Amino acid sequence: MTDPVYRPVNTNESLVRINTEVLKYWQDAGIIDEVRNQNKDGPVFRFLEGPPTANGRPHVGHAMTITMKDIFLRYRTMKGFRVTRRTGGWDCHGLPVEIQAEKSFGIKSKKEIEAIGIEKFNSYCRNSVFMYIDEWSKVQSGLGYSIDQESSYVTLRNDYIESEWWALKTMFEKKILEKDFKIVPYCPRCGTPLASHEVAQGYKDVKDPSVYVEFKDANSPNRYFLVWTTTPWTLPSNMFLAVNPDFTYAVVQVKDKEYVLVKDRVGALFGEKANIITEMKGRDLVGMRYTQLLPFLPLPDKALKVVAGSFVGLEDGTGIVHIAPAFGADDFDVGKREAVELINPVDQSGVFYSEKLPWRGKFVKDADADIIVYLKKSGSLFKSEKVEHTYPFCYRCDTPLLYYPLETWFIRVSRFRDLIMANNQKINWIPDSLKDGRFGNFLKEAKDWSLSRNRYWGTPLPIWKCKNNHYTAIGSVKEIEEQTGKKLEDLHRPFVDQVVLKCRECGSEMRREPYVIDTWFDSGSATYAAMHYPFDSSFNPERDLPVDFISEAIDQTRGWYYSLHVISSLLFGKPAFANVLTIELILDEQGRKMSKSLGNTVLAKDLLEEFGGDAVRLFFLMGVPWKTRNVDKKFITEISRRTLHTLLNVYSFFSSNANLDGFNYEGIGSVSNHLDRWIVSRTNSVIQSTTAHLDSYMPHLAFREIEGFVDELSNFYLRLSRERFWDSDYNKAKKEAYSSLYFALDTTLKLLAPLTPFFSDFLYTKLHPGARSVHLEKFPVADSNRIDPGLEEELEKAYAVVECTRRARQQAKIKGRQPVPLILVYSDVRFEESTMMALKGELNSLETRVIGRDMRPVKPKLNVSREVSAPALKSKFPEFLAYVERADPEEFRELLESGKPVVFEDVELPPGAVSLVEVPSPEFSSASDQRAGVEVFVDTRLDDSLLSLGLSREVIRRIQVMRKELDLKYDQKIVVKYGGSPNVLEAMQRHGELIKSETLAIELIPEDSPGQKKLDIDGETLRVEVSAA
RNA sequence: GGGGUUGUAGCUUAGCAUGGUUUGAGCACCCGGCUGAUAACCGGGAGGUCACCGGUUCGAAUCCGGUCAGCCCCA
Repeated sequence: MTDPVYRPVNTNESLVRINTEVLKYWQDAGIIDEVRNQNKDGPVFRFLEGPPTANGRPHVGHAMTITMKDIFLRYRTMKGFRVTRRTGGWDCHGLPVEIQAEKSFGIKSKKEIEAIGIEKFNSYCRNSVFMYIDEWSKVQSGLGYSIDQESSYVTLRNDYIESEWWALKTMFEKKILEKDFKIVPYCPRCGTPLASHEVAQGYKDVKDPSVYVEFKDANSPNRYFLVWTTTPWTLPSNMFLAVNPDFTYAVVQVKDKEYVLVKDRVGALFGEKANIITEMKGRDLVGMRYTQLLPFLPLPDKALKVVAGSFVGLEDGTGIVHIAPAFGADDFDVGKREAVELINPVDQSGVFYSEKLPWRGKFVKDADADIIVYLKKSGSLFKSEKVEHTYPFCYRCDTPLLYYPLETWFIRVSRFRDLIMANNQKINWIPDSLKDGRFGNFLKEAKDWSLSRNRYWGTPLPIWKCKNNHYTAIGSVKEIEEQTGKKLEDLHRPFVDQVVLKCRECGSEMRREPYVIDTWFDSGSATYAAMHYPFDSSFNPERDLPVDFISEAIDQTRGWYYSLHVISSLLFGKPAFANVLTIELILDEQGRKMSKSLGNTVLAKDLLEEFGGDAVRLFFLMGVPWKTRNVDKKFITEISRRTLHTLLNVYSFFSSNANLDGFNYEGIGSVSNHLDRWIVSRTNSVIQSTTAHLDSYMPHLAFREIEGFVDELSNFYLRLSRERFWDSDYNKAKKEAYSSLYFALDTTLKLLAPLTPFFSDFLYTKLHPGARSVHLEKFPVADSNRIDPGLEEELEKAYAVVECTRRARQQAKIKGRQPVPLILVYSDVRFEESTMMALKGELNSLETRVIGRDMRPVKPKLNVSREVSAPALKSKFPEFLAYVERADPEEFRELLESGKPVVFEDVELPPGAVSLVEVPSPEFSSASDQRAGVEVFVDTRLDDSLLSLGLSREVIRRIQVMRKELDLKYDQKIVVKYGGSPNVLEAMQRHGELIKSETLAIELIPEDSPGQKKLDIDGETLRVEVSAA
């Protein structure tokens, strides 16, 4: 025998080994580069990687986004696209990096950082950012991520920062970037505001004072506004009271005092029997004046007024909210609306500093108790208690955070709401719900973006200021050089801080505003900054925006998606991305969120080592990508076994037989066999559906199609076609079978290539010795001329016939191996007997006939169609059902056949409301599949000769098992020595020739021997010994 | 507190936009069958208040309203 054309495989091959082998091959042969550089002249598909930070380890969630991205990069490549920007990207700046650095230096505060020196600190940050870069790189390779890892963009590079400076200068000059006060969550101990995600880490349930205080109505001697707060220390800074204009407020009289509060809370505070003397709408209260509660700080004339606020709720409190503009976001907005100056008696360490206050020198939280005492003495305390509520603490030093006014640089996003919302409508969101849901809602309320951070390791804010409050922005490294004569080698702090400019307006020295910027601005600038726009001409926003595809996890809606979208809209007027696939979180095996504290994080590396990239990728394609899923190792094994292992076996079957016959694929010509035509049709159908799903970014649906197809290929097509491949005559029909199977296999591997890149390539290069890689091939294109929906439907029916036969046999307790005399098949639409031939072996019947309706061995029964009759009968329907139940079918027959309508209680029913169905005659066992529209009748009358034949089949089967146990070669001839009960002996004699040919026995010797095995066949005894001839 | 999302068998889930006999699968379990590629496959069984309450309808897992729970984002 010559070298096999189709390379053999070991069906026990492990996926991990396959992955390792293929990855090594790719690396040695430079396949990934070759894949990336395909289609130089093809249409462009622009990708953009969302940059992770490499100072953390890649976990299973990262593996999933990598998988999703890679599927579409590979798919588009196979579809002939030139996929651009196929590189990684790394996010380098930000507080997480600084925190790690602080830990390593063993420090906790900004003072300590400055004592060490910013240069040393930042130098550590720079190096630590890539702490796990090797592990990332391994995970990317292990998953088969087909990007150029070497050319990744890196946000700490001067080029990248310089592009951001250009953007910031542009915004500054358009007055989109401005400085203003903002209320920020602030840690008085660390001296820094906290970003929202940092605040989120520090919420705790604590007990705080809860006080109800009385603000005296300035124009009514005994009337008081009742107000609730949990932060008494803000009361000295009170400037307004806010009411909800739409709520109803009540005035309650208690002794000689009248209290104003929202009506809904009267019961809770005064009991059900409260004496309400009058009611009014919130808007009627607006404009009323009151006297100062704690008369220490001087207030502007506009203060001490009731104002409207839609933020006022009903859940707790009194429906009247105390407003201290310096200490709350809503409060601040009110202050701004009313155009008053901020009153802030608290310094940056959280201590009252105003000498006008008796609590001067006290930390504000510690002053709460004193203030309550003062209120009590002055008679304006209505009620005081402790409540448990959640309050934010500094997650590093555990100090209670204050909402505190700081000067901050802002991007005026709120002015561009219409633009960013309009741009959002141009984006294809997958899943669709995000567009107008989570993302759209967020845009609707888009706040100004607080950009500056009082930190060290980040892109420096390129704005300089002189002592006369003149500002200037720098938009490039060259500008610095021009203005100072010196070249700046590193744009980070502290070097950039040393750059002193000369003010163009007043000539005095300008120093840089000492901030770095929010790291989300870094990653959100990836569209242009990664290409060093506008200094490098390779990026052209007109042409290159939006990018075609990005994909990240759901938490990025307000992170990267948002910053990309906003920045692109503001700078270029266009959305940053056209299609975005968003995946959900992955939870641990128990469905809990993965977290460091629980120690339940699943590392991508560990999964890859245990299961290999293909299995892990497939796991992500189970279910729906935008639903949470639990990591479940059982399923990772199962999903890959079900599909890949099955495919491996199909290939193994094909290659071993095709090699024996010397088959060579020469394209799929015309095929005549039903099953062959069917599998060719199905293959083309699956190409169509898979393509449609991948075009609409539904990778899981594409996989579901392929998975189903592999099952059909193996368990239907191949199972029913096996015998044709074993035919000793290598003729045209057999060649067609080989070609069909080859076509199906080859196509499947190509369809699967974007999903399981390693395995597909492993088998593809076996099927095509000499081919470099499946990933250099084109994605299959369906030949719609070869799709035969009628045939597909027919085979589906045929399969249903097999299933029904098994069910009918089982009901009659007749095994599959026992031949039956007759099987009748009825189908409500065309069903050709030739199709049935394909199933002959499965049916095991002497005769099979497709019959017409009236030939069925049945008696009639009435059936009601709910779909048709219920809409006509409405509430009479249940009665009608009962009526039909009792009726005689034969009486209905005439009526139904006459075509006249059925009338029930004066309601005329539409045609088809009632029909006659039948139940089988006793000598038949029947089963039906309504969906496929087939009904099968198995004749259960078995005579002695059939029973004898059945018995001989049992004998054959036992001998086959023994052959297998002896591990004999396919073509090894045997000798059988046997004995047993009379029926067995009779059957073996009568069907000796059949037994011989099926088992390759040259002799059946009816004699006892010591090596015989005693077997039981449904009560009959068989003694048998098999030996090689 | 606000927004979003999910809730279907012991576990993992499909179906839900366009309401229509008895909600399909897979894993595990039990019984049976099939097997000369397959640790595969097939038939049957057991296992579901389709989270709960209400509404619309002749009819609701599906549409509407509310509640509860999980999760995510934001405060």
